[in-house]
Amino acid sequence: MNFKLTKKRQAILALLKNSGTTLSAQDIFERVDDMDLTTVYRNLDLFVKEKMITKVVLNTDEDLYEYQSEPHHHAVCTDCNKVIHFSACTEDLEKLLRIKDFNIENIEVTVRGTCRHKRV
Amino acid sequence: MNFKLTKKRQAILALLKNSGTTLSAQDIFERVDDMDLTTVYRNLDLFVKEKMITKVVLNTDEDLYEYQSEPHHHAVCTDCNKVIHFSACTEDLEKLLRIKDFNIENIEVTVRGTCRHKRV
DNA sequence: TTGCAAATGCAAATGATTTGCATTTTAACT
DNA sequence: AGTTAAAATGCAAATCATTTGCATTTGCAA
Repeated sequence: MNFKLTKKRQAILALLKNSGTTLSAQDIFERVDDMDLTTVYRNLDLFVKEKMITKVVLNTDEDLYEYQSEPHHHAVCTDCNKVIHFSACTEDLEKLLRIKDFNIENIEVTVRGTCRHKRV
Repeated sequence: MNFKLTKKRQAILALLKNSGTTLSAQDIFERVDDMDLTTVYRNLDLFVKEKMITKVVLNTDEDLYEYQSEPHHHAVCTDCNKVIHFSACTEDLEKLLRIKDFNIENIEVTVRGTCRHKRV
């Protein structure tokens, strides 16, 4: 670990770990005391580089980050924008993909639809 | 169709249709004559709204767009950033997803890895 | 051809993210 | 505990894809 696990960094990691879902830099900035938004961004980048967290690519305006737990996928509710996590067997998944001449390193599944908490 | 299919719009659609892959607004701007970048953006938004094209969510800096052909998925080469299309049986795919209480409307699979055109 | 709505171009605004730099904090070593 | 160099942070400004406001042009129908 070629960096210091400062209080601020611990705070960011704790937030991500405990939230159990994806958070944006702004989300984190609002929930932590005395931390510059720049620091949030810089540390998120660091954590991603160190593979401690993952940058999630959905179609949201802001980049989203999540704590590395187990490999999983995301469902986004088009009504309330809530992000739900789910799993799938990667081996089985890989068998279904009709892809050739490609060395697969990672598979991400993004589902869009509606969760049960419908809005009007 | 509550809009005019102008020459410029036809040009954008033709480009997307013929390219067979994803293009950014900038890509299109560079390949079309006498068209403002703003016009490209506005028409891409229009086409997406009209469901004539799709905005593809990968982790690239620019938004990417593609012509609606058949449902398919994307593989991104982490070496050369090339985007490859492939298909998968949606029904089979859906069976693998361990997701509950969610009304699935769309499944997108994004694969990351390397294609065969390795860079040094 | 006239007129009006839609389409376009241009310039400026927006907003998330990044960068430059001065200041503060950290951790290791006296 | 004091010293010090490197790393971390805060603040302001820059960046850059995308969007917006508005004036001008174009397309289509009466």
